[in-house]
Amino acid sequence: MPQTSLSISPTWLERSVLEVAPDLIGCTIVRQFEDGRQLRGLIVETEAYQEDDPGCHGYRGKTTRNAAIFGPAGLSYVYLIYGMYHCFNVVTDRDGFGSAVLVRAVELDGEPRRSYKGKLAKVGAGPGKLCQAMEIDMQHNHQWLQPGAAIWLEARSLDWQGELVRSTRIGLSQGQDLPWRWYLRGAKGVSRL
DNA sequence: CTTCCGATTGAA
DNA sequence: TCAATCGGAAGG
Repeated sequence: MPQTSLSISPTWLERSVLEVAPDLIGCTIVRQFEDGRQLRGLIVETEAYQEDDPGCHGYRGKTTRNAAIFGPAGLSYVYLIYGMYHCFNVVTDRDGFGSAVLVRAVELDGEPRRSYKGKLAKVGAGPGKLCQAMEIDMQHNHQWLQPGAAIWLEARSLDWQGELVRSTRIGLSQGQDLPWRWYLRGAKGVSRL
């Protein structure tokens, strides 16, 4: 019997965010629309955040906004940044411990309905642009990432291979020296090298 | 209540 | 280098 489901389980995500963040490179975000349309994005860039890190939204404890990252692994965490862009995260580690992987870039397999000003080349390259292209917003916050939902994750294909590059995170005013960003070497859609 | 500011982006 | 744009969080 061939493997029929590549979907990523909460158990697989129930590890340190520092392990999961690099492991998610090469995996796929599946965006399922109600009309049956589907968008798939290969994850090529991620960052790790956890509550003991000053760059993390959960650093000063649980609030209404960041509640999702304190929940169990397998939930989504979506937030609005600069009043105009959304960022998509995957909650990791044990329930009660604040941690999540920020997905910073994907390479889409199809054409998004909302191309970014017609520039398809850079669609999905950057956390804000990723959410624009995949039509992810606040209604997708604090949701289970499982097949049948609007968004879920699929594991790397069995023959996947790629080299990861590790570096510091982008856009932070605190915790900017921690090497908690990973991207796929040679990937077209990485937001920054 | 008022003020501050961000895990961004692209134009100047 | 800088403005757009706005809701959450912090401070008075």
